[in-house]
Amino acid sequence: MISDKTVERLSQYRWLLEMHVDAQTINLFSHQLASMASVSPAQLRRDLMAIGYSGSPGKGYMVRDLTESIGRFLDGSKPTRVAVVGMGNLGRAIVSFLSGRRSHLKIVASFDTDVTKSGRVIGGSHCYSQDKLEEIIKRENISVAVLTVPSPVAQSVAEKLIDAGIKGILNYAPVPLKVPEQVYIENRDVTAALEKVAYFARQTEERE
Amino acid sequence: MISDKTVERLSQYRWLLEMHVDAQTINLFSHQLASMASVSPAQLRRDLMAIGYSGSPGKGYMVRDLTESIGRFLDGSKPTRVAVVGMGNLGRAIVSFLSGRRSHLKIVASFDTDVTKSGRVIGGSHCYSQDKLEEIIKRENISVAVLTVPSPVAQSVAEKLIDAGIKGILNYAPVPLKVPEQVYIENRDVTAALEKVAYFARQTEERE
DNA sequence: TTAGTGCTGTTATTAATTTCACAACACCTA
DNA sequence: TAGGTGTTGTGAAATTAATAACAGCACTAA
Repeated sequence: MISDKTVERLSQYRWLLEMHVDAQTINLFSHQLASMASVSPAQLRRDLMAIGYSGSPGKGYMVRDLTESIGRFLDGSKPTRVAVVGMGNLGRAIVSFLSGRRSHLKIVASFDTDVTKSGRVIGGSHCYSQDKLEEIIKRENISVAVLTVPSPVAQSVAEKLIDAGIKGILNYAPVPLKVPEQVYIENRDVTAALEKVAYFARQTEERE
Repeated sequence: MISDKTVERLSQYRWLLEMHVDAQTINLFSHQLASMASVSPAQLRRDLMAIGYSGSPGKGYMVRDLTESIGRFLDGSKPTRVAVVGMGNLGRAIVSFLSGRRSHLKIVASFDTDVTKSGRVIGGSHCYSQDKLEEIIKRENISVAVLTVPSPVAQSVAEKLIDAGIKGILNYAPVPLKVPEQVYIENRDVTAALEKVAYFARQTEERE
């Protein structure tokens, strides 16, 4: 089984590699890629071992080939169909980030309670009224949702999503969602992240 | 020394506790708070041990008192002064999230290259032209920055921030920033997070 | 061909984090 | 008072993650 953190790092390696595909780099050594990603060379080699990729001593890793291998591993065979729930600033930011790039992550729908937003096309995908959540998710065969709704309703929206068959949620509300364990949750509370940075920033200040 | 993860969990505990202060709950047992936060009771007790807080057997933890203890630990003596750099959708979302709430995290300035944005007040704080970065950060004594600029310029903006004396950066660009090690960096790449969720969602799907 | 170089893949080691388990304590009841 | 119950604080064990170490290979150059 592959760990949480390894998957995250693989995604990062791929991002770095893609820049090098563009830059026509043919191959890279583990210490080069590792240094770009700010990890140890051993860590990088171990991560690649996890997905069964092999480089060759003396040559390192073939950039294009490795990029594709990571892709096959992370993306699977068909695109992941994604919905964004909550079209405030954050929801819109995420839609515009993702649309276009990363073709294997397809944002196929968004939802909002605000009737002035629903019905329109935002960032390339149709925005529906929140009432249609279950209907659309089933019809469009959506498996992953990004949750950017106000925290008081986060739990109840999450439950609706899960009833509709969602398998993974990227949650930006500062609420630790209670969900059945077959559903994968990733919490990205902005306030918590900033508090953490503030704490460690203060530590380094005081150490002077 | 206190770990990364403990700090993050403490922030989460506090959030949960604050809801209970409002709800007039007087005390809570470790298993209750732990279950709300989806961690083990032992984990919770250990985290509180780290900040030197003690409950009492039979009574558990006094909600108000614990909330304040975590606050003293996380927040320090004076408010942390924060800047948001990059006023796209994401930057604005973060500003509006934070302004008002969490009085110890003060967003005192924001920056953008777009001249139609700078000069205005966005979400309660003044938006400056990116040229003024160094000047304002020093003048306003800002120690933490949220970076929401396009990835190609992320590294160079980060360097300017660090030259100006920033001690911690919350980075939303999908670039692993290279910085001196006295500066604390927290990366929150949205695409990477979504790829991770997509990967694990697919795993659970295939397990059926 | 052979010795040398510098890299990979993988095992072994160390470090960090979480869980377990239980003594000690506070409180309640009689 | 004494005995019972249920919780905390924490040392010890278990688990998980990261680092170090090195055998083995591919290539180079004489």
